Amino acid sequence: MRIGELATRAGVSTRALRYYEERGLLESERSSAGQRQYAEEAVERVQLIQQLFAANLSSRTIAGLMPCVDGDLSPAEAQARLTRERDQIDAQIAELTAARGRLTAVIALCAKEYGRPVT
Amino acid sequence: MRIGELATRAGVSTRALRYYEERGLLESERSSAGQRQYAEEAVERVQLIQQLFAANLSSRTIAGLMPCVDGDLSPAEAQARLTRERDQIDAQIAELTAARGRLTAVIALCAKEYGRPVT
DNA sequence: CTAAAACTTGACGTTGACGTCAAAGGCAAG
DNA sequence: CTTGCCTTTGACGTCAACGTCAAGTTTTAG
Repeated sequence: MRIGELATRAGVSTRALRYYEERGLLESERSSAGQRQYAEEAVERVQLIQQLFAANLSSRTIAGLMPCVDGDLSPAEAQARLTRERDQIDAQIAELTAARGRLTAVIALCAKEYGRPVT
Repeated sequence: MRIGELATRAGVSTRALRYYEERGLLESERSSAGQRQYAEEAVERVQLIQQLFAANLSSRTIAGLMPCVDGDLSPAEAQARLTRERDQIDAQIAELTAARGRLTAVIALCAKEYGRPVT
């Protein structure tokens, strides 16, 4: 399929797809006229990329993880990279949880001033 | 105190403090010569701002929350804003947790190919 | 009083993940 | 063959949270 179809099927812009290619996250064949050609699996791959972006990973980080997905890496190395990244995510979750706690504290304060409990 | 002291005491750059003021997160009195003057409480306030930034909140969002902290808002409205923001954080935590799950799945896959269990 | 340190505003630089033209070529339909 | 939509590369625009000069003023130390 060509870039437009992949874009709509994966729910992203064509600009994003070209950007992913530029950053080494996504490859494509080229037709004789130079147009990008994608296989079916590309849809899934783009969705995975999207989810990783949604999880706050940078394109650089994702680029470092793709060889794991593709199996172009010794399993040991792949595991190491993935685990490092998972630890990063754990750290972020911890930070967010802490922030949530601070917010909750402020909410409780408001409730106190207002003279009734919060849900 | 002046901006330099506040900066070192709160652990941020003077540039950051001026930026916070520009964005409405932090106020200051001015000396006759135009230099910024801060009260003691500013230290705490800057630290709170820092923590909110650390929790991935934007300056815009934080600006929307400051009236709650300052009590310049009806407690009901304050509570509403804070709760909305807390829900946002919950959503982000959920996304990160999902991403963590996907990564863990990939890790398991690597382990399987490699023929031995993961920690 | 003078030099150094701190402060002022203004403005351009940075990084990331694209958005948004622009100019030009490609491709299926009538 | 000619619309008209799709695609190509190139390049500038954007937004956030500051960093980093620059040039001039103020405060402080000696």
